[in-house]
Amino acid sequence: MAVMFDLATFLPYLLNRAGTRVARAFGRELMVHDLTIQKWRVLAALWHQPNQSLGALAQMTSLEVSTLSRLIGGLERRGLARRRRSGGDGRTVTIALSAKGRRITEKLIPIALDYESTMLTGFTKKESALLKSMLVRVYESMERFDGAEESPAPAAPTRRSARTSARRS
Amino acid sequence: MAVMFDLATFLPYLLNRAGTRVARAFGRELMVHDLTIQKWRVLAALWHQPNQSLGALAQMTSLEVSTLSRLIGGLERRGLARRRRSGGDGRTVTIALSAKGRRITEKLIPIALDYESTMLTGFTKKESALLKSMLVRVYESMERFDGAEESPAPAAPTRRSARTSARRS
DNA sequence: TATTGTTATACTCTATAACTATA
DNA sequence: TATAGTTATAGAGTATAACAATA
Repeated sequence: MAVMFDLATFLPYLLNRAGTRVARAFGRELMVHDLTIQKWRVLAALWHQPNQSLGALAQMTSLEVSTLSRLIGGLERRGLARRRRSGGDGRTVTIALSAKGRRITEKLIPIALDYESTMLTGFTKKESALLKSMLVRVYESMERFDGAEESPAPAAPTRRSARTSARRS
Repeated sequence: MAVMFDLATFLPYLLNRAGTRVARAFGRELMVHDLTIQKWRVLAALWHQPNQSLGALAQMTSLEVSTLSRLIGGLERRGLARRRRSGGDGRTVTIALSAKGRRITEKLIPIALDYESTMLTGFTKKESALLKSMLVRVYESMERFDGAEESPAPAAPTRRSARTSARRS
């Protein structure tokens, strides 16, 4: 049986293509402020939800913990964020924006929202909401692939689909 | 006026989050074959559409031309792809998979499709098709931000939205 | 001169793992 | 022992720019 595969309707491809295009465009905008997309994601996440632990922030931003730790270090040195070793658990770190960090973030937010409305040109409110809710569903469907490896056997989907059977011997 | 910004309904965020999660999961699968997500994207694009020029392939894969050139070099050295300096225009390079490259790609395609169906768990065919077509529309809406810089003035959206007015002085 | 592709550089992010300090 | 975070290292991709060959 011939292999069927059409990039034009392959969801991971469409996702990456759209995401890359926005990220690249907005990234150029961020260069003026000496920021990268990842730094912006951290600022936005902290603006949205202050006083997060490093682990929580890593989840929210889709960044690796180790990457994030150094990234936060950089933001801290620039006076945009602060780390506090507080709370009940002495291992945990609590991260928040400084006033300066908040100011910069709030200057960027309207720009980001403008990009978003460009992306959604021609969409009705209903369509936009539908698209977003579908993306949430997609994200949640993949939840089980989150950690590094989940049990030796399947780091992969159930693979019970009609597709193809054999692989991995 | 207070700044309104909700990550949970911010399209670039949802896009990145979903895309990152699949890419990471599938990337772990690819490690076994000594491939990265980007290399997989190139293989898939060449499988989908053989004999592309470097520029066309860069567009299709959302990779930088310079990154791609080195990446193709690696695939060539491993005997997975071939470069031909052919055709009318002597500057152009034509890239295609080797038989071995095709074989590996065709082994990976069913796995990739399984990931896709996991992502679309619970979606009707109609919903899947709708999601995909919306992602195409989103991508196309951003077309004007593709090149590096488009005229000095706006490397940014029209910025005429009701959002916020002042910025950049 | 403009275009296609190659190569080089510096920087950023990723993936791992070793390490510290709490718990 | 397990968890939260930090730090170090090697590898990949990105962004630029300089360069070669062809148009």
